[in-house]
Amino acid sequence: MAPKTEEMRKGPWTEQEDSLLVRFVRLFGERRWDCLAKVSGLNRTGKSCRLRWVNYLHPDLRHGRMTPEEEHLVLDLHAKWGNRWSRIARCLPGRTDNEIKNYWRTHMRRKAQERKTSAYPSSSSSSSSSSSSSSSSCSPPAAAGVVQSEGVKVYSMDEIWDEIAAADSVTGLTAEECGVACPPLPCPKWEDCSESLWKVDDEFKMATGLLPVDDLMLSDFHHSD
DNA sequence: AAATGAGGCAACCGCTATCGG
DNA sequence: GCCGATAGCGGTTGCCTCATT
Repeated sequence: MAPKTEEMRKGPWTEQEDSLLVRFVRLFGERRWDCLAKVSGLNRTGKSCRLRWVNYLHPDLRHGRMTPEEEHLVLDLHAKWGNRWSRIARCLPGRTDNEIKNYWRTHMRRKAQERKTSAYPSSSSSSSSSSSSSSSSCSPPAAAGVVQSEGVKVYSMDEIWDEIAAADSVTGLTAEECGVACPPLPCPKWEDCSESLWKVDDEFKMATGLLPVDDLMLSDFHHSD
């Protein structure tokens, strides 16, 4: 339902948009993204707002390189659960599913290529990133076993994961343990923010009346790594 | 110093599940 | 029980940056 005369904005977020989004998320909580998007005046979809918040603006997010522990955890959990990125992400506090997904893609693609080249240095018909990215690169270990491609032995992702997991001496963390030990990111629930809804009028004025940006600690979000 | 390619990351898209009326 | 709205998830794409030639 978008009888809008104006197009929704797409593409990279500006600092102003970020600050506005932060204000309104604090106001409304992490719910009603569609409503939030409209009320805030951001010319973005609720979906886009949510994604921006979850993947970048959330104060509890950790940015920067994965630690070796995190890498091991990702490997282990992916071996267990496959491409359940959101599930895996819940076990890595401060990391998002998108981040882990991206990490896995690049990390594993590189490892796979390394392994292929080291095992079969003469195989020049190595799949390019584009071809491998479409469906096979991240697919869960369904097609196990070694694939024969035009006489060339190719490792399946299953095997690759297996070898990597073995080589890296897995952390040994079970799913259950993880579920207990790694609660989701602490975040204000809609109910928790309901009280603020009653103050929306005032706070809305404050927000639209432009609270000082420094009050929002935007430096936390736009930190340079 | 410039051109090219690869890698990394942010954002979008489509689908599915869940919830409320 | 049905339907529409909303939220969440996984896959994919496009852009930017850095390294290499």
